[in-house]
Amino acid sequence: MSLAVTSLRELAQIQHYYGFRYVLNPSVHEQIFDKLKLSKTYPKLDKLKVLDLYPGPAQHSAIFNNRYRPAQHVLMDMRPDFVKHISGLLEQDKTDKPAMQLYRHDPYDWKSYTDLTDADKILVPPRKGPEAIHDEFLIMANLTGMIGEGLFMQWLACIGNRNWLQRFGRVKMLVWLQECTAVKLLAKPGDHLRSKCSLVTEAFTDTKLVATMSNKKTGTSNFSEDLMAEHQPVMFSPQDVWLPSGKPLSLLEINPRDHRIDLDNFDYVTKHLLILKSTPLYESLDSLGHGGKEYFRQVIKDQNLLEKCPKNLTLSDFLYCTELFDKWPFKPDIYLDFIDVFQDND
Amino acid sequence: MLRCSRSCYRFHGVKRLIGQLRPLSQTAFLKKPSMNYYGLESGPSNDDIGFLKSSVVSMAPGFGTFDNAQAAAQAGESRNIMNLWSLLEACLHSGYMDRAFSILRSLYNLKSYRASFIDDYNKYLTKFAENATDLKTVDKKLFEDLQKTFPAVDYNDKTLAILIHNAIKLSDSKETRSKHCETYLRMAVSGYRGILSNVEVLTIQDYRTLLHDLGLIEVHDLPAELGPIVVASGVSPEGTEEPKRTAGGTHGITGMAKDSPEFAFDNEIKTVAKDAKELLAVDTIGMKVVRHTLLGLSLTEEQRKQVKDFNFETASNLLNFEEGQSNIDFFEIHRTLKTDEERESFAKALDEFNQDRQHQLEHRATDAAKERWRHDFEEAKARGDLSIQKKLNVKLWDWFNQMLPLVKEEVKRCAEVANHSVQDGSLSAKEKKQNKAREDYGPYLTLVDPEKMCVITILELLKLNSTGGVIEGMRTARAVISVGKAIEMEFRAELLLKNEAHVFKDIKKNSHVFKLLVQRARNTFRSMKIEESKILWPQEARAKIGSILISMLIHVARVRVEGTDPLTQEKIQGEAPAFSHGYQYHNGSKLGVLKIHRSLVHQLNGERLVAAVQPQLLPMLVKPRPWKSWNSGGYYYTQSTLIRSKESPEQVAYLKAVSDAGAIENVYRGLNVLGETAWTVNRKMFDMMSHVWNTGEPFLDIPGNQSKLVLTPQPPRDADPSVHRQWKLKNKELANEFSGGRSARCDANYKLEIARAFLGEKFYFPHNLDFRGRAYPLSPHFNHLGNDMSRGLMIFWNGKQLGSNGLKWLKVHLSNLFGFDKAPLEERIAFTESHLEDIKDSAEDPLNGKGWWKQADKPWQALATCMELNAALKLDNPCEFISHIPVHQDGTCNGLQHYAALGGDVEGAKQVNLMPSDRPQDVYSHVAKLVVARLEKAAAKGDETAEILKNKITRKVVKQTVMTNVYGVTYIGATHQIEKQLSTVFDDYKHSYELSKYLTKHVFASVRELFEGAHLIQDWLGECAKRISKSIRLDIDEKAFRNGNKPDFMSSVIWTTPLGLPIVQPYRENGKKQVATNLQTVFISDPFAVNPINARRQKAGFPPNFIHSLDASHMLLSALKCGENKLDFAAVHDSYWTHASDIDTMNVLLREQFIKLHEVDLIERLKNEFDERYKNYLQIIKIDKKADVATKIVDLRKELSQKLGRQFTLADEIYMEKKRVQLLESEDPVENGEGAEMVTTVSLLGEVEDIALLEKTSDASGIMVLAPLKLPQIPPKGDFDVKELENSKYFFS
DNA sequence: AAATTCTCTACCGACAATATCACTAAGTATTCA
DNA sequence: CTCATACTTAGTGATATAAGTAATAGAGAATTG
Repeated sequence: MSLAVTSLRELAQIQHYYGFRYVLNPSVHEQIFDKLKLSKTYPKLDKLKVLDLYPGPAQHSAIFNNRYRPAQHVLMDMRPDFVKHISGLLEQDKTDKPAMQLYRHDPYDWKSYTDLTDADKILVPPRKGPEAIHDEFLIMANLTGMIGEGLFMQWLACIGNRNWLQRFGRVKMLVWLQECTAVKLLAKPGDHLRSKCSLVTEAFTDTKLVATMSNKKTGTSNFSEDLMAEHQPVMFSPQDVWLPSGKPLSLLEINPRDHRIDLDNFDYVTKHLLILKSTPLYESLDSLGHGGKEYFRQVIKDQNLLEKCPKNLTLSDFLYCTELFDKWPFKPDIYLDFIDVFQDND
Repeated sequence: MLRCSRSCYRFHGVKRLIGQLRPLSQTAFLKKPSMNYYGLESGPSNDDIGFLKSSVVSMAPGFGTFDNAQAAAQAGESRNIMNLWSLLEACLHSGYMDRAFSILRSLYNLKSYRASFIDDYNKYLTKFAENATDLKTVDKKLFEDLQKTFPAVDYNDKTLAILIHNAIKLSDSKETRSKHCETYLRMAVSGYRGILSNVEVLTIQDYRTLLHDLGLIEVHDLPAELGPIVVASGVSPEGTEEPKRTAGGTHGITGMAKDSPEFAFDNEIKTVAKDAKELLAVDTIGMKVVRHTLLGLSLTEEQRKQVKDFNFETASNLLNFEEGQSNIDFFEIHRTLKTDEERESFAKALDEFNQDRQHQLEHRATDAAKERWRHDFEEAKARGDLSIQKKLNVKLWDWFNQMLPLVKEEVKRCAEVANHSVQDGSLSAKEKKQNKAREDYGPYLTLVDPEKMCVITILELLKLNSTGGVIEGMRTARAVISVGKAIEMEFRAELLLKNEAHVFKDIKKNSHVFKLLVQRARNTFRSMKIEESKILWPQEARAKIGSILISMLIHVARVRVEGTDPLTQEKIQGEAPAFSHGYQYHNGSKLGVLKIHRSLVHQLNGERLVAAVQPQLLPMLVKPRPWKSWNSGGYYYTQSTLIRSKESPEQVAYLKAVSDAGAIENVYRGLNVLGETAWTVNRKMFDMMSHVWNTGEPFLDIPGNQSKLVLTPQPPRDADPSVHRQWKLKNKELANEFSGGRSARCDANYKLEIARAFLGEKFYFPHNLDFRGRAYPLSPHFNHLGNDMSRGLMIFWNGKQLGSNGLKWLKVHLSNLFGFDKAPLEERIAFTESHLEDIKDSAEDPLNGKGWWKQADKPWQALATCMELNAALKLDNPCEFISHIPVHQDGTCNGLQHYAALGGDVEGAKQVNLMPSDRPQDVYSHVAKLVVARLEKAAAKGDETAEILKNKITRKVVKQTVMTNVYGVTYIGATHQIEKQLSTVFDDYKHSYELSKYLTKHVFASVRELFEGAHLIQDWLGECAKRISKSIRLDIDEKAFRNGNKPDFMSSVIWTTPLGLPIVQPYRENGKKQVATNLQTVFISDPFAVNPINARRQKAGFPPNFIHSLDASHMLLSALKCGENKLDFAAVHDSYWTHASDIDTMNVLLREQFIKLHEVDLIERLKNEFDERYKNYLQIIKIDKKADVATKIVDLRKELSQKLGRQFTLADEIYMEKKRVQLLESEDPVENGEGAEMVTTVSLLGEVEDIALLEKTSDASGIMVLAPLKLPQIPPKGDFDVKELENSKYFFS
């Protein structure tokens, strides 16, 4: 028996969406799963555990579940309206072994995950090595809401750190994000949206644009031609999205990489250099600390590199700078790199 | 003497009459407040302490450069004009005449400022004439300019003064000189005096020429202050007599009458002192006299030796900044003098000495710093000790020397750009851009001596170390603006000095009395000069020059640093820039940061902060310049304004208007009393603190010397994100604590340093006001508003015998400082008397004794009082003790006192001691009691929450909320406060929060019950503010309608305090913009922009601000009266201080003033003022759709819409209504009739009897309509009569 | 015109985002009839 | 020589930045379709 796929009518009754948007067109989801070829990553579907974060209307969950029949499929959500909706949905599943289960915790809270895997042991993924993508665990999430971008950035950091759910191995994530976030994450050198998160994405993950919304008027997307050609994403129309108003969204497939990057220095260097992203390195390096200009001009022999602007640098350029930075005898204390704007006293 | 009317003279064809230039006097524009406004008050009366006169002035639109009624329309122009003015000034002083002229053209085109254009032109002409070599050039220039370039402008008396000065200077013969001068004098607009009053143009020599050589004027034509000086030269041109001394010379100058002095005029000094150097030279003769006087006093041998050894003639003895070096202890002399006569002559001599020192202090500060650096450098060099670990000052001297040529070069470049002597062609794009920028900041950069700019830059940056939450450095934005501001301040001071030098350039004061005379004239002159200057540099210009200078310093300043080799882990020595510009993020926003290298920071921590103390803003050695106008008062060479304006041109405009009308004299007087209170440092306390400080250990509120910030170790990479988060938080907390501790220590350091400098000195605090009229000392760091430590360091200079009541009050004071202040006076006295042993112990051995004083609420002040009391009690008759300690009398919840008086709440009044009682009432306990009563009642009904809470309620739980209630604390805010208290009892946050929410409701209700009337008034004030800030002026600018039919509201709440001070709430949306500077862009607000109102803040701020404006008035009135009664008086808002012996008198006076203040129905008066000020303003209301008027309005809108062929907008509606009102107010009966005929949406509404009946609350659907602004009715007042206060001894206690 | 979402939360003294790019308006040079 | 057009430049506005929404929650204003 397959799970019912929620109709649009039902969903219209849900009041609060907190800025989240969901694709509610089964065929789009089918196309997406066609494209993803998940059975390649997860050859033993009967062992696959899926964590579905902010599932909302859970249409995609149902479709996914019907299609792959994973060993375990946990939906984590805490928003009252959706909890109600999902509970209703799950009640229809009268089998002894329910296909999906709801875990009523806030996906924003780190504690929810330790509870899930350690305390409550609801979903316990096996630990896998760094050699390959985890083949028994998949994370799906919708982070199209207001807090989504911030949360995703933290998850990215978790991939770098190998903590959170990523401590179980290189766990694939399918994440719905606002299109503008996805654009930033996938920005290439030279793109004016090239930013720290683009570098982090590039450094820690192999990320693909799986699907994206077509522009209302032009029918094209806001991603560059190159990128569209490279990723060939599934396109869906604004009408496939609920709520009807809001910002466009995209689906990313994130495959964590095995890396050995000096995280703190990398973080410091990228953060600071990308502030003056259009200033040539020979100038912008000075903002790394006292005497930065002198030091780097001395140690960077490649004049071409010095002429480049941070936004044009490749990941390896940044890694090179990070390395040099680490070797700098007079480098500043990177752990004091913050400011208390209002040091209130009362 | 025959005087032609000016019309009979043709000056090179300039023929327009002055009358045409000023067709109407300013007052002609003033709209007379309507009769009923006067009517209610039955016209200005002698009883008016300021309110009436002032409110009438400020009610009239059309004053000043900032017209309330046209605020929005003129905002752009107003900003423009300020920038142009400041640029014009800068260009003139830099000698960029062409550029200056083109600015004049721009100014000329701003029609609304045409009236003041001639002033700007005069400035230009002055400069032009200075450079001219013959008379004709100037005449021709003036003719051409006024005839052709600026035809709509006519000259004024100042123009003529310039011409006269020029004629005297350039004429080759007496005839030409005479002819020209006579001609010019005849052209006078308002008589000879009009011309001759321009003392900043004419020199003493000029006056003398006119008076004696040419005989064109009479003595009575001269400005009063100058008369004697000018005449003197005529009487005894050769005279160089020393002033006569009274026999024995011991009484110094006392024997001389100032009005008939014998003058000395030095004819030998003919050369013009171009720069201000001469004026700065120490006045040798004056100092000799001072010294002589001092030695004539009955001094101890030691004191005599001090005076003898003291070098009065060098500027280096300004203040005692160096440890170990000792100045004369003037206080000790003052204290030990025996007779009044001696004291008086001492006071005079000291004052005279201090006049000079003050002058030096305000001027020589930067030089002094530089000299110190150089001195240390030379010394180190002599020792051959220029090694690696340089002393700080040696380093600074080094930077200074490296920076100087760069600055000079930059100044040169700027001059080149300004003179167009740069060929653009050969320059790179970058250089071109830089030159473009130079055009902007160049004029400002060339104004101040490069040496000074370097010193200022270095000092400012050192001063800003660890500010703005940066751990080792500062915010860039703050740095660039601070440096810019400091440069501007320097420029202003120099300018003033230069002008002064110009006027008095011919005078050499080799006579003592003559010098005094000149000093007096000079002070007057200075006031005039300061009043005249209205120009301030735009924030943008400040930021730009600040950034230029800072970037140069960054470039040159280097320090030795130590690093670690990444491979070998060995220590490596190196060199790095001392400053580094970078960025840090805060919540995703970038903040520009100027980092200071750690090695320098360490060095700075070890230094005493002598160098960085802002010398311009120290306490003053002489009485502050009395307040005379909105921008004249306080320091002598440093300009300060009466009100600390929050970049609100509106505030300034209102202030100017009433200031010019002379309507706030009482405010000035009150402030002057505060400024005239003489202080000195409590030496014993200083020694104590200094000792404690030097140990480096934490002690009371002085934090210890922490050397290094130690962070916690990083958790393993794969630890849970929440662990990482905690780690980050912990580190931030550590850093925060560290930098907090450091800045606290730094602050204490400043205080001690300033105190050290003023040991034994007599000093004063100049005050100004915040926008609500509360007074604050101008000097930061060390003042009586500071913390316990600051206060403990200060005593009155004058001593007064305690007397028996004084002794009692001193005891009460000590009790109060211990926090034992809620009991009757007798009990407080008893408290002190029961601790006499402790007091003795504390006073005599504060550190090693029992340290009883440390238990006090305010330990430092308590210790000071212990010492005082102990010293008094040692006398046979303690009542004869001469006491210097200020004794405080604090209002018990002063805000509520005013509210209770306004609302007439009997019980409330009683609880805040407005009514006589034998015990002081404690309003907090009373409220707690009321709350408990409520809880018990609820608990009796079975309310479980009440049951839990009912025996947890203490005074402390409700105190903060009762207190902040006056400030309009919200329900949420109060809940937090109460939760903080309850959290000590209940562990679970959720639970305690729930309880707090519940309790807050009851606390609010109880306060409301107790102060029923007061709360109605609070609500009423809030409602008024809300409606006003959501009201629409008829002549609103169309731009305000940019977002559809919803206008930007522009009216702020404005009222007049009882003393006549107009108050404009400055809360508007912040209109900050990014401004590019050399280092980065900075985000600053344009001070001249007029932004939409922030209605929320207007509403929330008005009730407390109104009350504060009342307590401020009360304070100033009390100050005034205390001044009249010869009391030394100081105040911290609602805490009034005077000598112990004068407390009784002060208490009577302050109660009288409170009664006087509240005898008038202030609320009614406020409503009248509002009704008048906001007459014809509109508001948007929602009325019932079905009402008749509603239909009519809809129909009218439709009709007009059809006529127009487009949507009939709100703007149109307002425009129509404006037309109607204009017609109605017209003098022309025809127009009047038209107005009456006219039908607008507003007039339709006017036909309805009671609009309020139609108003719809949100539920039903209605339509939005414009209605005349109507403020709610005044709530009823309770029965309390303020007269009852007269005998309430615990009112302030 | 109604509903959702955004902001602010006690007053004053008091103290502050910034880099970059796209777009527009205005000014300037160039070129062509 | 003038006009028109391309090109420059100055000024304005929008957007991204980092990355726990600080512990908390309700009223009132602002936005939005």
